[in-house]
Amino acid sequence: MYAEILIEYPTKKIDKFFTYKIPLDLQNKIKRGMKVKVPFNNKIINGFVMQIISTYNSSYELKEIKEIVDEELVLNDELMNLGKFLQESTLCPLISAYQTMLPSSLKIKDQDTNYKFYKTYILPSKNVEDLQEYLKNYHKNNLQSKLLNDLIGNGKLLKKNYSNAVVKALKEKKLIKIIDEQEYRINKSKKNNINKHKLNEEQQLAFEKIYTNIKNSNIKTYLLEGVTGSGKTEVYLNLIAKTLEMGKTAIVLVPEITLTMQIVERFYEWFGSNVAIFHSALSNGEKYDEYLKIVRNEVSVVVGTRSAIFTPLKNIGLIIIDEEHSDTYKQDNMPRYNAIEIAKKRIEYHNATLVLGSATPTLEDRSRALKGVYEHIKLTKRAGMGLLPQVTIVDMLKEIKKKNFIYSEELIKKIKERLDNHEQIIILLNRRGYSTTINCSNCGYTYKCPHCDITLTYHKSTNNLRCHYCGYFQKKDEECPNCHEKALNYLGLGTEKAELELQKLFPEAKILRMDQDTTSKKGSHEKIIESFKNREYDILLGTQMISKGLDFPYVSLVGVINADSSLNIPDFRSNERTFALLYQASGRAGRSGLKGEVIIQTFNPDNFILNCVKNNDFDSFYNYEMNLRRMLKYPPYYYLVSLKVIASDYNLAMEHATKVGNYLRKNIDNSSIVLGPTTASLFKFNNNYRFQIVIKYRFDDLLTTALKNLDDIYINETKVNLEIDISPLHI
DNA sequence: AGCACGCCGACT
DNA sequence: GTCGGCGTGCTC
Repeated sequence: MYAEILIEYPTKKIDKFFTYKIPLDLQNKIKRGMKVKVPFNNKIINGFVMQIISTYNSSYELKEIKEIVDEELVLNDELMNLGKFLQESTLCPLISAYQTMLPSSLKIKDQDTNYKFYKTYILPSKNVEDLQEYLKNYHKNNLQSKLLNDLIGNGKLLKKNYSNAVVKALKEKKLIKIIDEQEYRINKSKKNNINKHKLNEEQQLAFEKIYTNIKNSNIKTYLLEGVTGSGKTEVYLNLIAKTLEMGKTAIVLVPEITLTMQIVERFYEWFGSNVAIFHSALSNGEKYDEYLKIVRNEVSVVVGTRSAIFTPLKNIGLIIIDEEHSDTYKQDNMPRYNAIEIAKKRIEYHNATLVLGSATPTLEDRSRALKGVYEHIKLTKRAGMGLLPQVTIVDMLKEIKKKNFIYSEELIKKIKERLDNHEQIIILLNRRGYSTTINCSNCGYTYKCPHCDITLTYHKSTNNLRCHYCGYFQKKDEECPNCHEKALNYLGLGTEKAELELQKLFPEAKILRMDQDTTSKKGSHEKIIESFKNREYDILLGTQMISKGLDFPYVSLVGVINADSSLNIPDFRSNERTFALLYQASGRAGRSGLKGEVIIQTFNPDNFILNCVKNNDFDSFYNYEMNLRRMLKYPPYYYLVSLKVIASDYNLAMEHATKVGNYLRKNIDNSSIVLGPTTASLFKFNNNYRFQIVIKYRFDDLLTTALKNLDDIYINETKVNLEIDISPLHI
């Protein structure tokens, strides 16, 4: 018996099968889709069993498989095929596809780590009556008798709670035995008295439509477009409950679990230990445990971030992708897959239903819904008593003249009102594209990273200038390195500064800041959200991370600083992102009975996008933006492919970029548009020069082959790299 | 990817 | 004369 093995080096250069002999003792254990250890080039490394074959002719002696990494973890046929689909659709090495599909704890380097988690228990080695009998004659009130009594009471004790000497003595008397039991690190139980809100009419209608489809095992995608606070989660929970009743399983994807812990808790309340969760903040051991629960068919619901779409649930009836517009569903490194595309593939296999939920769906998905590719279901009313907030736009040009640089008069007034009423406030700092930089007010000099050619960010706490891409940092100078004037000034606005100003304005207010600095520690996110929810603070101040799906009943005011900064980013999606951000952020206000208000501060009060936010008018925004996309030939009217040619030598990079551009122009359909090469938005990164080519196409039968060919050519190129991103989110 | 082999330059 | 640079090629 032989096995075709894929070696775990994620390079296209060795992305092919190597054949190994299967030793006799492993022959009936090894299965396709398992991880094994094999000798490769004088090292023992992980490999992946792709095929088991009975005969193989080779001119030399084949090596043997050493061992199986984990007998329980086997990718089933569905996932094996899904891996191939991943490889083909993203042009990644096959091994990277399989690596992303398994929990990262299995990417064990070389030492043996056992991820199974054991607890050691004490059990009676005889039956309980014998212990009682023994105690009757023992007549001593010591630790040994205490242990035995505990054991009679419980039947099973945790060994770590008792002293080793006592345990050892009783073991020698053959009264107890010690066993190791595998435990899961995460154990949640179902709540008995959960508050299941009664669905309103709209929710009920949505629920019934989708439920019927799941029951009929009809392959179908729904776009559930619901205003903020319309109770999408409630619909999800009811759908999942029904799905489980049918004996089927469900996957729920959320953008970032740390921000969505509130929702996850609700899943635990409803389904308890029937839920496995998946996200990057879990430890390797936790990930492994959660994965095992699925493999062992012990759970029927998986809640997680992007990669949870690959979990080996069987008999899937329903996949839900919440906040489907979120960027996080597309991976921005090696297998550049989009979880929504994978979900579509999986519902086809399982005859299942896909629900894409959002208040602000992507233009692509909304247009598909309008064309009937998806079924469009709208939730237009807020569940409960909440009304949609009232939005006011404030012209900051006027405020600047009044020397109000950060907070407008209007916003200050409203904050004061809320503080007096003991209501809570969220301040959103839309900092995307800006950030705290330093420049010279005399000569205009700005600091740039010597490796990446991007503006350095100033960090006040360490008095450093840092590059956000590569981590380069340097001390801030006293005088300008260019003109030697002492005229270095801060530009832009950081959360620290905004907090300081706010505290000055409201010395008595308790302000909570949430940004990268305050959330870097594990669990700090949840703590911040929890303490704000418990009203330990009055004001939550932070970047985009505070705008997502959070539910704070006592927030009645949301203030947006620099609303337009994200409109100015040179990217075709910046309008869409700005709209989604502001719309979502304003959705945080007035979720319960309180009247919600939103203040948007901008230098462009007439901006159409901002006014759509003000009017809560997704339709107008949609029509306006679709028109732009059509004129400029962007998605959803055209598909995009972005290619980056990267080399440490400027001329070499440019030369190859030109070659790639010419190759494409010659070899793809002439209805497609090839743009560039131009310098990529991150032109110099890690001392590498980057050129970009963008393809816009509608229908192109030649494109896939052309891209594959290019990719193959650059596999063997050592000095030049080619990165291909199919349907990129940013260009 | 990682490692060995191999062919050219400046040094104890 | 050697040590070590990193270019090339191979791994079942």
